[in-house]
Amino acid sequence: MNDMNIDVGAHLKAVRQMYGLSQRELAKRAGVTNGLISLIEQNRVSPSVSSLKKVLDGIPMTLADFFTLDLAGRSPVFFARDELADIGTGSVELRLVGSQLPKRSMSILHERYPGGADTGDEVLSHAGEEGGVVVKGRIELTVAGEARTLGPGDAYYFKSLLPHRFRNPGTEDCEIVSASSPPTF
Amino acid sequence: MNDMNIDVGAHLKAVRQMYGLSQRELAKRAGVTNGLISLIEQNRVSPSVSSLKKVLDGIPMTLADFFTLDLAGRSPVFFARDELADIGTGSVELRLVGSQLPKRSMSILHERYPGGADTGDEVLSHAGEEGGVVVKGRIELTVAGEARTLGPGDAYYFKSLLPHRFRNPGTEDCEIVSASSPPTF
DNA sequence: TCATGTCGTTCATGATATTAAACACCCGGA
DNA sequence: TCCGGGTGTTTAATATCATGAACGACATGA
Repeated sequence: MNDMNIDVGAHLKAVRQMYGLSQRELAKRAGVTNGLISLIEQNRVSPSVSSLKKVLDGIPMTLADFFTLDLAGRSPVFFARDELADIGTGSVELRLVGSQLPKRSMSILHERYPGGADTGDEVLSHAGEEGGVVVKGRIELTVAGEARTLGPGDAYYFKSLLPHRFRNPGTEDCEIVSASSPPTF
Repeated sequence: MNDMNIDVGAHLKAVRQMYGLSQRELAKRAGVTNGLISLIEQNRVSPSVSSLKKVLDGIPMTLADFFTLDLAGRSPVFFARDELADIGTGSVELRLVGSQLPKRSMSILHERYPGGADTGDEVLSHAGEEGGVVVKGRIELTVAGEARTLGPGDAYYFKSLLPHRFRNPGTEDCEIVSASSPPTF
């Protein structure tokens, strides 16, 4: 999911070759010129989204797939509460279950928000999904601009891409057990 | 996903507004002009990949996330405790978060085991991984023949293939919040 | 009422993407 | 040797994008 420095040209070239297409073949199927594909692959131009889409249609591959594509014993089972790694910042306590496990498919957290605590102004946002159940106290959760206050037994589940923020508006501590997949931590 | 007919303009607008940014704010953060964002959102131009990337950097969001994000299928996010579907059998209560969501990558459960309750003689075993945190009371968990009693704040995480069983040996109710991926329910 | 600020839109112009055609290279066959 | 057909690359002309500044509409307050 790292397209920070995605090299569109090299990426397109790799994809094209994986499908066994020449620049001219692909150009013909995509309805563009072979020269354009050459220029794109050399990063001498940054194609418009519409023309990149046309090119990918000739493969065929979606824009989402193009940008998503990545080219690049017996574990412990039980964890005492004190063994959970605290990865929280500031006053918020985030205790991660199984931090030492090499390849997890989820992050399970035991979270505690003191009264007034929140996850900060900066918006949290990452791939995958997350959900949780409020165990104690009350939390105000804002997802994609929509806010709601949840109490004990209430729950949430959303795509982590949506901007979200947790805030404890009261004075009593709030505890949550949450999970996210793929793992955030 | 679905970017067959992706409307880049409307999509950008929705994302921008979701993050509470004006065209000018976003333009400033992205290092482009507000006019360009206006034109893109009206689909009067198809931005180059490089300028779309600049714009998304101002949010911030990756190209992959932008093209992957599904806005049409915006699902419910918040669930009151009474809305959680009880899928338990016998005396054990299993409340599933987001049972109505079409495609989840996890099952998140709020579980309650009355005193003496257990998950039955037959051993549970399925693909994937699961973990959880004990919220209240005590539970005896047996995984691959190894048993341990966990109290509030204690946790577990294991591959679901390992035979496992939950039992409440005491008289007080025991509550757990758990997650499994891929979803069991 | 007028001033100030922010919103999104528009337009002329300069910058860049895209085309069409030519170019250089390599290979297998006459 | 030279030809035809396959690569990918380059160039000049054209189409499109991106900028900077101005615009009208809508708020908030003095």
